[in-house]
Amino acid sequence: MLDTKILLVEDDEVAALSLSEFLVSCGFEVKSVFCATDGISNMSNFEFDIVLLDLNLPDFSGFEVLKVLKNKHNVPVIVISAFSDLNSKLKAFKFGASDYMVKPFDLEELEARIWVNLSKNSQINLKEDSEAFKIIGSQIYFKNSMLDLTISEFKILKLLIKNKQRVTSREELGRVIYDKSGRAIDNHIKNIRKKIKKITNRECIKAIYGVGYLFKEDL
Amino acid sequence: MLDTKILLVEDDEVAALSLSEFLVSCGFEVKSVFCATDGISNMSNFEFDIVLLDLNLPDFSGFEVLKVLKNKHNVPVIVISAFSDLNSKLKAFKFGASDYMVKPFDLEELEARIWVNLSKNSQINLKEDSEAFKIIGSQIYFKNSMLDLTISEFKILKLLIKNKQRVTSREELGRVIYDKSGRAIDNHIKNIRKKIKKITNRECIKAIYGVGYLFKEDL
DNA sequence: TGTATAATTTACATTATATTTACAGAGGTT
DNA sequence: AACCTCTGTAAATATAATGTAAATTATACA
Repeated sequence: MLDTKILLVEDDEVAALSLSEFLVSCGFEVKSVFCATDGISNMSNFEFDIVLLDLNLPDFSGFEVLKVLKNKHNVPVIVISAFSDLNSKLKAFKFGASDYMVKPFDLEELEARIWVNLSKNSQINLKEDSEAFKIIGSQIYFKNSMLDLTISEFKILKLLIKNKQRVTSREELGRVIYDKSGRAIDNHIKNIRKKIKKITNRECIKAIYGVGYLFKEDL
Repeated sequence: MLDTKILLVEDDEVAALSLSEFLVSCGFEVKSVFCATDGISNMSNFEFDIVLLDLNLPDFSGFEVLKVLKNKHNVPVIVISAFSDLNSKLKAFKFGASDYMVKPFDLEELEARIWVNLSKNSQINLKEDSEAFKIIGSQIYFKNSMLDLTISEFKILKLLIKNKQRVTSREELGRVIYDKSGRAIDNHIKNIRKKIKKITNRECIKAIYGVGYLFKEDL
């Protein structure tokens, strides 16, 4: 199964650690950062499925992070804050928070809300997860055969597989590599296809004209 | 703007009235019912965008309502309950609640959460629109088979599905694409029909002479 | 009424244009 | 040398417009 990745932005390192441990025990993959800057920069490099965001951060306020996340990435954000006043809540929702929990809270309630917010974003699991394609470390295998991808190719294919129930736009793919022209993707797709074809004798990546690319196992 | 319709299921008539008044003042259209049975039967007759559900109801528990709503209608449900214990919350989420608020709460927070849950739902058009046809991202699926529509075709079919209870005029359809002659629709309809037929072996789009087109799943 | 005919609307094929994608090669970086 | 991005170009695809056939509705008239 593809892991659900959570970005935890929380400046209190003790709280962050215990939270993180709990989330890992739930089977999530967790990345912890302790300031707004790291929170934002991590979002651009990695793909997270959900963000847990404290409002009280040392460099910028959580609202600033919220603004960036919602504008650029549109990832669901659960605000976790000690502020229980109405204004903080309203402001958070206004800036695009998906949920708001007042500290202290029950960890199990957090887990429940994480699942709710995850499923809202990708409720439809049309197909079961890939059996044949497996992501192991920084490589992707097809039935025990390594595809032998480069780093950029890996990042692209990984994202395509993760989003396989929907079309992934060129821009989205471009974001995981350094692509100013917006056309570096062209060649990577070509090369990934070649490598997939060599191993599997399939296409697997379909171009959706004007939209992006779609990963389909049987193709 | 299209009216947002809220179904309020709350047995305390005094509380229901004040809540209802507040929601109306927010610009929502509110239907109040006071028991589980009425809550369920109202959902089958009318289309609501969101449900506010009290757990403590005279005939059945709110969980029963939740079960039915989520199975049959998949409408977002915000549980509003005096129960503040963890178990009630977990149970509600397990049964598919979208959110949970403990009474008493700030009305403005409720309004914010209503908006959040509305927008989450609109991102993904689920069963509301169609049983078999699902709109996912920029594609439309029929029972897990992608129709493989172009962007224009997608826009047109999406509108037809959205308006499936009524006839959509040619002009209206033309508005979602760039159509000066008023006849570009002709070809798109033809092509969409071909693609639908290929996958479903049905027609699904009926021409209403002199009026427009009507989407019907069984045709 | 019933039927033939005219008018309108819809279906379909074709064409020209515009946009997007595939691919190959150049040049830069590590 | 391996990898990556950029650029130019060819191939593929999408789309609106147009012409014409088929279908539907309206009208005329017995």
